[in-house]
Amino acid sequence: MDITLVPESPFRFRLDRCDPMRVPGVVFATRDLLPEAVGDKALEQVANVATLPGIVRASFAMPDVHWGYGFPIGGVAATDIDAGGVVSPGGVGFDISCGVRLLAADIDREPLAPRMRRLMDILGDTIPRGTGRGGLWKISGRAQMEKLLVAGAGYAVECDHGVPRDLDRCEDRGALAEADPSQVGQRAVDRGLQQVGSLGSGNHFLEVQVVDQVYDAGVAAAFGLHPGQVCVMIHCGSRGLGHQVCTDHVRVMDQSLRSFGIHIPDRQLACAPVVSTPGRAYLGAMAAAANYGRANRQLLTQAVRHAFTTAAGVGVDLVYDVSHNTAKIETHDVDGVSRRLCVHRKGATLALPPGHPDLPADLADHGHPVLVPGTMGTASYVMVGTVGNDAFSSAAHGAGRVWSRHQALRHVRGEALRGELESRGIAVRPSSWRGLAEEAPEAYKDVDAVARATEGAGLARLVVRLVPLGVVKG
DNA sequence: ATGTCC
Repeated sequence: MDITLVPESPFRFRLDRCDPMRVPGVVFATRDLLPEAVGDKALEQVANVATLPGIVRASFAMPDVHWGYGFPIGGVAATDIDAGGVVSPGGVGFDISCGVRLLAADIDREPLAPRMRRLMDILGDTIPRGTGRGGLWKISGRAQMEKLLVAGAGYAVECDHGVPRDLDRCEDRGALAEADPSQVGQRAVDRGLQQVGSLGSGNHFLEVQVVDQVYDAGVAAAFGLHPGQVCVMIHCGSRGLGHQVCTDHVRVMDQSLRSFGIHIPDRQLACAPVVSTPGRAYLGAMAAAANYGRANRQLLTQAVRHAFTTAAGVGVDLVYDVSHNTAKIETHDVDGVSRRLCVHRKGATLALPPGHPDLPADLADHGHPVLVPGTMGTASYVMVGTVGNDAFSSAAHGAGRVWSRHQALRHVRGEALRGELESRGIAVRPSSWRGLAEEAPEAYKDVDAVARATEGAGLARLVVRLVPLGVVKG
């Protein structure tokens, strides 16, 4: 396919349709943030996604787009369920329901300062992290796991790992309703039994932050945020369970492609009609894994509460919990007609506009919170959904990589990076030197530019900017 | 992302 980008605005580029694309591609970015500027194959993936059966409107890319498995990370694609539309595990990613949770502590930076060292030590000692290893909550077996897979964060709260108000501030109230635990294989369940309440590795982290700037005081107040306030951002997913679900169902779909007469330019786009046995099976398993991811973040929240109580004697409230790796059944207007769509968001956050019926009542006037984590040395953003978002109400999910992990290791030493961050007043509790180096701030796009482009493209609006005080690294 | 290869 010939890939030529046509600028439509300073924040929007079109990738014209050519065979076998069914729809055009749309990349929301500035020139500096374009994948070609950062030298990877993400644009080709945007075009590949546009060939999927049933895709409507366009194959979208967010400002943090970069190369991923099949679909680009930062990719959004919706298929029409009643017109043979497909679901693709590659459009969700291996880390199903990977997401971000923001907590607001009942203390400001200044009074916390003398307790900060102790707080970081407790977090460093109590937050399980790294590949494999254990979690905070041991699940007894398949029967208990199925309850967790059905009710997600709600099951954790039911078992006293949280308070009911937490669920008011979770996307989907903490659980996707379509979960079908019978489609989650025993191997996936076994991998998940010991990992509820653990960060994992890679780009996952738990960060203590402070509100550095407020762009919209009204929305910030509705979210429970003010200047100088201490927050905690948690980024993690569904660990080995989600990974195994993806692996299992990609295999099934790869084998069933021929029987559905589906032709795709890349096997990593393996897919099946939503209305088919493998399609339904994957969506049921995916929802279950998504609920595992939400329960995982709920358990980590409890560890944060324990640390703040012990170190500073203060409480912690949930601001919001969003997933950025999902496929969800949603109703959208397409060319003036209301359609049932399967919306894939891979490294993209739901960004509902003000007034949307799916919003919690106390946020209904403002819009859906959009959490955009940066890196351990840079800012993170809270944004809010806007009216007129073409990409099925989706926004950026983070900074987006520019260096591969291998490249990062050639440029950065973990020990030196820790020294640098500590000298800038950012406490670091790593899991491994290698993992720390791979996640160096230089390996990512400029998150300030990503957040500005997200606003410029009309995907979401800036609410507050957070800067790091300490990082517990997966 | 991931018991970084069953």
